[in-house]
Amino acid sequence: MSIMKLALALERFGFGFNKLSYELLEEIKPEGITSVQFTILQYLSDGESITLSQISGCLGMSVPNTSREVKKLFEKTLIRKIPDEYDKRASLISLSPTGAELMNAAFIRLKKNIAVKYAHLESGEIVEVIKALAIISEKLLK
Amino acid sequence: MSIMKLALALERFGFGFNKLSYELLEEIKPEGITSVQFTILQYLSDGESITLSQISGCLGMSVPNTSREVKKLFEKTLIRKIPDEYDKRASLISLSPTGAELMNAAFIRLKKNIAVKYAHLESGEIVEVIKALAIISEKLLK
DNA sequence: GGAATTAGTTGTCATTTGATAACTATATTC
DNA sequence: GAATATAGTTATCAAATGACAACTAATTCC
Repeated sequence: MSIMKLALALERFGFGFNKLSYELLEEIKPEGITSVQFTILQYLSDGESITLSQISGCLGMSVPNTSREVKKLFEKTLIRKIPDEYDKRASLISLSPTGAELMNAAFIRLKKNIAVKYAHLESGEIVEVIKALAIISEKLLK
Repeated sequence: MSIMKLALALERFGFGFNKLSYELLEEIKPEGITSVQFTILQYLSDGESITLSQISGCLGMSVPNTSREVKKLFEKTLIRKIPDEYDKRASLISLSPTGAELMNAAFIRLKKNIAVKYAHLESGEIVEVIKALAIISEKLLK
């Protein structure tokens, strides 16, 4: 199978999937948070502490602009910054309890919306879809 | 298999996939075109003629804002508007030859980038991935 | 220990995008 | 045929995002 067919399939898929995830995220985005800020909070949601530079790199956003958005999240008390004990220039950024709660609530809304949207799927289909997601993650997202 | 597991898998997948498709699209986006405008051109890329209202609906963007962006694309001669013969208020919008060429060139760049990025995949893996994409399209994107 | 590098901040400006009001022209409804 | 609804346009304003310069403080390199 040619990689050109993969490219074609991926392009069509991406177009549809982006729309889906845009809609799902729009629906659950907390009040008073912009899209970029929500993305940053998602990056922090696995509990890891990361530096500003890392966030900047992951988002493909310049350091100054990342700093600005992180500052806004800090002022909203959604994140906390712990000084890096090995490098006094840097801070380790993570969700604050408030932020974690906010993201947790958002994720619960997401689950509910997904459950409603795909309530018609049978158990076997769900297994199939989860496997398919795993394959794509494994092969394309690493 | 519970739909809650699907929600969890979908959330993680979406986060990774959005990043991939953002990067791929950023790389191929033609000069002088904004993201929204590029999305509109993608909608038109299957060759169908659609109305402004339809574009507005698909993008989840207000009619006035859609009109503004479509106007810009028209001024760049990337689209054409053919009066709807059954409704004189409406126009049928489609890619102009220039626009089609632009999108075709972008798609060629996309294919090249994908081919390079996934050159390490074996034929069997590609088949597997394409099947997985089809399953998700079928079950989640309809 | 001085020079160069790195992490992050602050401020400014331009562009993109979102929201909304007011409008024209055509179509539909009754 | 008058009232209402629909398709689209134009203009205006606000907010979000991107680009970039100038800066401080800490670190690394030699």
